[in-house]
Amino acid sequence: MGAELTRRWFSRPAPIVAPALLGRHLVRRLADGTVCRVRIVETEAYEPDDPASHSYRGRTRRNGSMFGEPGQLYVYLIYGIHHCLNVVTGSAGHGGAVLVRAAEPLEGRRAMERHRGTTDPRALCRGPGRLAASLAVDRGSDGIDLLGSSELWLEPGEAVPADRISRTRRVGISVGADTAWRWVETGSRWATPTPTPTPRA
DNA sequence: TCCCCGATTAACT
DNA sequence: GTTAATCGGGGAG
Repeated sequence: MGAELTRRWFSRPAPIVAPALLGRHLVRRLADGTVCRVRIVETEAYEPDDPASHSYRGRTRRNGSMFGEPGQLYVYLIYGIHHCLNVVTGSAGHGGAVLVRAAEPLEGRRAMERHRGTTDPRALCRGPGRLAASLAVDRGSDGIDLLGSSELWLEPGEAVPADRISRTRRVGISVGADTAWRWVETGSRWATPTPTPTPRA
């Protein structure tokens, strides 16, 4: 097996990187030195030819980092309230990214509880907005290089084997339902509920 | 400049 | 099940 979590590793297409990120550790060092560590259990892939992707209409001030180097962080604000954390994939300028939707808290739970205002462990990182809040990630962290940052980085952890990964349609997105996907560790209690098929019109 | 809507969440009924 | 919270992109005027 080749080296993991290198620039080249992230330069592959989002639908390849997304399932390969399951089981990996996302590590955050806060300003006071506290370390928070979570294990990724749910991801979604976005490519620039996807109408649901922020890169679909080209580069703007908001999505600029999505066109940066693979392995960079792309953080955006959704509904004016919640931040979502993405890892840039594909070659620089491509506009691919993987949204990290949920994770299992491993370390630094006290700090995450403080950030989230709850002690329910399942409510800490289950959902993209919650995960970003737990790790105190907002637009100020947009563009961070996850391969060279002492504030936020990825560690190999233990990849989830293919037979323990489920592929579903993405959450809250109807467009591209047959071509773009969400990946989740099968049966994980730390993931968001698996979406039900789109009801008949 | 105005208007609509979205890769969401929590607090309602 | 429904809705408010509230920011930024994009298209219409």
